[in-house]
Amino acid sequence: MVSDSPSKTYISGQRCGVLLPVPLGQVYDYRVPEGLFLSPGDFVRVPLGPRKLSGVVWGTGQGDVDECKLKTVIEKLPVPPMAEVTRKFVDWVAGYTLSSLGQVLKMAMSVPDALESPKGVKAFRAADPIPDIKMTPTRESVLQVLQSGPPLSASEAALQAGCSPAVVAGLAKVGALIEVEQVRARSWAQPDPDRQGPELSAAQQQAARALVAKARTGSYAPVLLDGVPGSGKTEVYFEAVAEALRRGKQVLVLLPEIALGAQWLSRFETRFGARPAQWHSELGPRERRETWRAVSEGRARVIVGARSALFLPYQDLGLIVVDEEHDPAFKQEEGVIYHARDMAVVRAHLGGIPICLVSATPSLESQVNAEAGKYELLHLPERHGGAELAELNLIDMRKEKLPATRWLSPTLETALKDTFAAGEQAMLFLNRRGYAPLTLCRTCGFRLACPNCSAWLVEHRVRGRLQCHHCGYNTALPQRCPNCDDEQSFHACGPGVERLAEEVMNIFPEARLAIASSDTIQGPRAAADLIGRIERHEVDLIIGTQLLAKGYHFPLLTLVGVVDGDLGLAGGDLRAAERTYQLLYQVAGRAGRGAHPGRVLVQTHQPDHGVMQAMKSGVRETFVAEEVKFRQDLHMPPFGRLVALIVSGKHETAVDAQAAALAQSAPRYDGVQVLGPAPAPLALLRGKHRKRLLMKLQPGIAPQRIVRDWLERARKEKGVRIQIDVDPQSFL
DNA sequence: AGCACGCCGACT
DNA sequence: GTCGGCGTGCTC
Repeated sequence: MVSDSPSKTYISGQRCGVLLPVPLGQVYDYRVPEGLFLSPGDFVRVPLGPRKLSGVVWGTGQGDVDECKLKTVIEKLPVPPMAEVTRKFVDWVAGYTLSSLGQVLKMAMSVPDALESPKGVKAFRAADPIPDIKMTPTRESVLQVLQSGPPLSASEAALQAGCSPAVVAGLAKVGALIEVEQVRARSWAQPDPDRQGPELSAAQQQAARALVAKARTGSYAPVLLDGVPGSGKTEVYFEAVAEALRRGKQVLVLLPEIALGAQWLSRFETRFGARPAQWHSELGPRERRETWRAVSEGRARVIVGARSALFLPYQDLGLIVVDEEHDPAFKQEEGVIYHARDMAVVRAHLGGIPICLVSATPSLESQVNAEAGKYELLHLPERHGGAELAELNLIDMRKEKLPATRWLSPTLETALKDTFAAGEQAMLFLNRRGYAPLTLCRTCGFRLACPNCSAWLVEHRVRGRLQCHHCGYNTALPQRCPNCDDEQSFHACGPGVERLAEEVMNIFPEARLAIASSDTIQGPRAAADLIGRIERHEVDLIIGTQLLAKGYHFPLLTLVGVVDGDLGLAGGDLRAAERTYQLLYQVAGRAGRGAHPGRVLVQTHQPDHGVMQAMKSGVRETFVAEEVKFRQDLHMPPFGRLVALIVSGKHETAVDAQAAALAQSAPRYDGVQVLGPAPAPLALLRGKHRKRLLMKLQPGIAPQRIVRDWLERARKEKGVRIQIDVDPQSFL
C-alpha cells in the first residue's frame, strides 16, 4: 500500500492503515478510537498480538479484515507526524529493494523510545510554604538555592549548596522539597551560515556560486562536484549548506565512515561556529533519542551521518550532500540492501531538492550520468593554495628481486630514509590487517582455515591469535599441524600491516611508527587520538590499511608508499579496477598537502595495467574510457542492470535444492538473462552455505516485477533464506 | 521481528 | 512424570 496524502483525516469508528516497523510487508487496519483524529503520518501506538508497538498511520484501511479481528489504536504519540515525502521515500525504497515496507520503516524509526514523551529528569523545588522541620545550616543553604533558582537535580542542588546529595534527599523525605519532572529539551547550537568563511580561490568561488544557485532555487538538481584531493571541495559545498540554512531548511551530509569525523567536524565548526548533529552507529541510546527528536522537530538543522541518516524523519530537508560518493561503504549489505548514494538521489528527487555528489574519484556511474547530462558537472582541477599534486612513480617489483620475506623495495626504503632525514612524515599503505593473511604447514602444505567460512585464518601476532575476518572466529596458533601432526611446522605467508611494521622496525629502529587498522583504531575516539599524534609530529611513519586512506590532511606527510598496488586487482570483481584506482588515488592524495611537495611510490607487479598507467600519468580519462568500453561491451552496469539472489542456509543440500529450483523457474524474457547458480565467493559464511544467482537485464527493464514473479513461482525449501540485492556492487 | 504454540530429550 | 529445546506460523 502506498502512503496516502496527509490531508485525509480518520475519525472515530473509521479504519485506518497503520504501518509497523516489523517485516510484515503490509499495512494493518486499526479502528480509530473515540475522540481521536488521525492523519497519514501520525505516529501511533497499537496492539499487535500480545505486544504493543509504535507505528505510523499510512493511509485508509483496506477494509478487507474481519471486524472481529480489528483492534483499536491505543493513542496518538506526541511527535510531529512523519512528513509525506519521508513516507513516499519509505514506499519507494521498499519497492525498489524488494524488501518489506515494515523493514524499511524500521530504519526510519530506529529509535523506538524516541517516540515516548521525553523522559524528565528527577528534580527538586522548595516546598511553599516550607513545613516546620529541623533546620541545619546545610539544609538552609539547599533551600535557599532551590527557592531562588530553577528546580535542580539532587546532585546539582547539592553541588551548588556545598553539601552532599544526602541532605537533599533528606529534605525531600520530610516534605521540604517537592519532586518535579523536568523536561530538558536540549538546545542545539545553531550553525551560523553568515559567519565569515575561509577565502575561496577563483575556481572554488565559481563552483560555489553554481551550487548556491541550486540551493537557492530549491528544486531537484543533481550535481557532481569532481575535484582533485586538496582542491577545497568541502569549503565549496559548505556554501551551498549555508544557503540552504539561510532559507530555513535542514541539510543532510552523508559521509562514508565516521572515521572521517574529527577533521571534518572541526572544518565545519570553523565555517559555521557550531557543530552539526551527528548520526552514526556509535551514538549512545540517549544521544540517539535526542538527535532523532531534534531532527523530527526541525531543531537539528545540519545532520552529518553515515548512510542510515538518510532515513531520519526530516521536517524540511532542503539539501543533500554525499561526500566521497564513490565509497563502497555507502552500500548497505545486510537487512534492507541499498546503496545510500543512489537512494539519496531518489530522496532528493522525491523532495524536489538539490543534491551534491562529491568526490576526487567519482564512481563510473556518476561520471556516466554527468556525461549524459543527468548530473551537472562542477570541476575543481587544481589544489587550493597552489600546492602541487604529488609526483608519482611506479616500482616494478618484477625487477626488484626481493627475498620472500621482504616487502619493501630498496627504492622505497631509500625514499623512507630521505623522508625521515628531512624531518618529514611517511605513510605505508597495505590493505591487509594482521601479521600474515595465510598460515600453512611446511611439512604437508595444510592451510589453516576458518571452520565457519571459506576463508583462511589471519594471524594477528600482537594478540597471539588466528582470526577469521568474516565471522569473528579466533583461536590460538596450534602447537601441531591438525593434518600431519608435525610440530612447529607453521609458516606465515605474505604480509599484513603488523609484519610490515616488523620489517620497518628492523630497518629503521629509530622511527616512531603507528599502525592504523580497524584492529588498532576502534571507534572515533581512537581515530581522533592517532590523528592528533600525527598532527603533533609524534609519529614518523604510519602503516595503515584503507582506514587512513581518505579525507585526512597531514601537512608534514610527504611520502606515501603503496606496498602492494595490485592487491585489489585480483579476484575478477567487476569493479576491481575502478575500486583499486579510487583507493590508490585517495591514498596518493595524502602526500604533500602542506608546503612541502609530496612523493608517491607504488610497488606493482603489473606496471602496464590501466590502473597503474592512469596513476603514473595522472590522467584519468584514458582509464575511464577503457573501463566504460569494457562495461558497455559486456552490458554491465551502468550499461545494463544486475540483481543478485543469494541463497543461504545451514544445510548444503537444501541450499542447493533451492538454488536449482530458482534456476529452473528463472524468467525467460528478451533482454533478461539468469546466470548461475554458482557458489558465492564465500561459499561458507558464518556457518551458512551460500549459492548465488545473477540476473542481468538490458537497460530500461525494471527488475522488481520480474523478480517478484520469479520468487512466487519457485518452489520453496525450508530452512533457506533468499536475499535480494538489486544493483549488487561487489560480487562477494 | 517477537511471541506463542507444539512436539520430542534429560532432569528436579 | 515435568522443563525446555527451537521449528513453524501468525500478528489488523
